[in-house]
Amino acid sequence: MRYPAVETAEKHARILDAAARLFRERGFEDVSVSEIMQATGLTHGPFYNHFASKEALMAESIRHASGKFFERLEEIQPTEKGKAEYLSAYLSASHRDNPGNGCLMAALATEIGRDPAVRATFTTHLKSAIDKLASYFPWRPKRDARSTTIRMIASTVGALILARAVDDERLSDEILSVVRKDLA
Amino acid sequence: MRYPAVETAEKHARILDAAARLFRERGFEDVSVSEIMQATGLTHGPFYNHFASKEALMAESIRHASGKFFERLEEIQPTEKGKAEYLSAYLSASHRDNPGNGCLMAALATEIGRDPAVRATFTTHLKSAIDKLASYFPWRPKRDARSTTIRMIASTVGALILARAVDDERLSDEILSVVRKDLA
DNA sequence: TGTACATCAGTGAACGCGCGTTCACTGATGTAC
DNA sequence: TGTACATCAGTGAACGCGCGTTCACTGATGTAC
Repeated sequence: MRYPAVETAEKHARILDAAARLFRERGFEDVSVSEIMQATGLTHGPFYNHFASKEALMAESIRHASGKFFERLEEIQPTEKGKAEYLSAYLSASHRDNPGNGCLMAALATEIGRDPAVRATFTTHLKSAIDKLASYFPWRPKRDARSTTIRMIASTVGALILARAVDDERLSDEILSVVRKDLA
Repeated sequence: MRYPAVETAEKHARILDAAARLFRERGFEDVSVSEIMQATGLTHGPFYNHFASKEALMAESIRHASGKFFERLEEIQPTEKGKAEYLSAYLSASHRDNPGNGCLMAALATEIGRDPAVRATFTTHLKSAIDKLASYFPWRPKRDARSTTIRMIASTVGALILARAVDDERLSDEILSVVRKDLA
């Protein structure tokens, strides 16, 4: 049956939200199209009214999560204090335990390279994230802002990934706190 | 038909070698049991003569790659120079482009947490790797050896993962070299 | 304002496919005598 | 040393299953008059 036109865009957004969350929680391959559609309260059929393929949704969900990242960054003060807050939130137990709403790099990093469309979208995100973070927060010396930002991203992404991969909470906490102290 | 008994152990090792390589190249889920057996020159049937399940092979392949890591480490001098060599090999374009024979943490990190058996085996590996690296190479000050080692692992694993995820060679090289310089 | 009908997002059965796993069977090897 | 036979790793067809994707059909909504 026909549905009110205004709902279509909203459903599209709901599919993207659910996909971006589920993909980060369990990876691209472990999440089925049916499951995503169920999470939005629909059956799997109309998925193809919204996206060309699962692969297209994967790339689109990276773009979606990327947008959310930049939105949230704007809410943080572009000061030394804001930077410290950002880092300690990134390396927190809460971020580690809630990948569905967290950093897409840390959640999907090793799977991203396997699909060309996803890889290209991710590359765009990482470039923007480096540029934005390097110019947003104060870095000293200022001319090393870019290198320092890249190093910070590598450390924090690596730490979060390892903290999530480990089943020993003490070691997991240690990894987070050691890297947090280094960047503070 | 019956086969010479001496060959059995050798075939077991060949399955493990192929699995450890393929899993690192393409992830646990993308590699099928049949494909691994084909890579060893056999059909998929006898897989279950060697391993209880694919999941068991996954955990076993982590143990296998871990063993290789410690073997190779012994060939490097436990000096400042050896450490520099180790780091620059880890952060090289050749390591980035050949995940099949490289670091299992960087290759499988985000997938490791999803299976309990794999996760437990990986935790053992990471603990041993931290202990070994902290005591093997010279770190200054010596009492910070453990923290410094953990930070180095987080940085290098993060850098390698990001360098692999990106489809822009220039950015990929930049990530590796910036982190390499920081640790030199 | 009321009626007739085209639209099209959603439904849910069905498609082919490859997966992990099982199993009846094979036949050279190893063993008993 | 020679013969008879049990062993068991390997073969390859088959299993049930869930996947991504397709499609004939539904029926309230939006539009034409």
